Amino acid sequence: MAKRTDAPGERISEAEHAVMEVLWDRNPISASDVCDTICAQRDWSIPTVKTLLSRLVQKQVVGTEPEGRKFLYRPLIERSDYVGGESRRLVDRLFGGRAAPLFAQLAESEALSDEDLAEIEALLREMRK
Amino acid sequence: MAKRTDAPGERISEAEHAVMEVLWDRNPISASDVCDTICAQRDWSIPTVKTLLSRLVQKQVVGTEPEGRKFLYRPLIERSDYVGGESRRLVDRLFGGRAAPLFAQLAESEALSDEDLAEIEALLREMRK
DNA sequence: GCTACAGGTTTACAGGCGTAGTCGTTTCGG
DNA sequence: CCGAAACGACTACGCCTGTAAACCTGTAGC
Repeated sequence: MAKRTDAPGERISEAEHAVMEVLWDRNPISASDVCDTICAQRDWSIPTVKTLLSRLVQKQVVGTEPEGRKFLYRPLIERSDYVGGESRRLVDRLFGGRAAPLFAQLAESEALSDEDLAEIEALLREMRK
Repeated sequence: MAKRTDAPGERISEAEHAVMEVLWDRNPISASDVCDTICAQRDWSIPTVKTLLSRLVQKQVVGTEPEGRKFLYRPLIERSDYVGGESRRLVDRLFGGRAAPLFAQLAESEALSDEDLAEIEALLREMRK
């Protein structure tokens, strides 16, 4: 059955991810503050944010702590873990788990700026040491 | 509003993508041949494959051509376009459109094999020229 | 003290997705 | 020539997702 390690467990949807980004940027934070940050950009209403927050809480990737009579929300997973997991998923799904083809793909579609190239080169030198 | 070239248009789901991989590997191909290739691995039944194929046809990413009494299916989009698009989506969504952080992330999570590193280095040298 | 508001919880609902059964027709083996 | 197998089309259905309204409760201001 390939049980999850149970740490993350649940998948985070795209809308939920947008909320996570706000939490990673600033936390703990109240639902209305989250809304102040994204409701305008995503054209959401407060109920939508509340729903997403509670789904994230259910999925155990966000925790709550009471502040006065309301809640403050705080992410329970690291952004780097999430980002790493998603990256790996993509690499596994599309490139057979190999990163080099991804790199080649990005290069080919001109998604690599000179700046990117320089940084990657630097990282490579770093790792080679 | 940065409209897509409009070629693909519709999103391809994960199950659909599995079917696409089969089509990219060999085409044109009949529904039952697709099933022969993946039904075992994904534990699917023929109806499932047929449904996915027709959804892909609806989404206009797969085309059909009659072969005798049945259909043969053939992808209408290039795998490299799909893969490139998905890669870019990830980079945009998680790394602000910059590839270097993705690379750093993969490096950090030890998702880069020595082989990957060597290939990437080679690609870099190639591009620098 | 009572009402309006803020905030959390519950319910809603349409559309997409995973997975598959049913139906009607054609065809092929016998 | 007939029944079974093969096919594509249509239907099904429960879960997830995006988006939000309704509801309940406590609190704070008047």
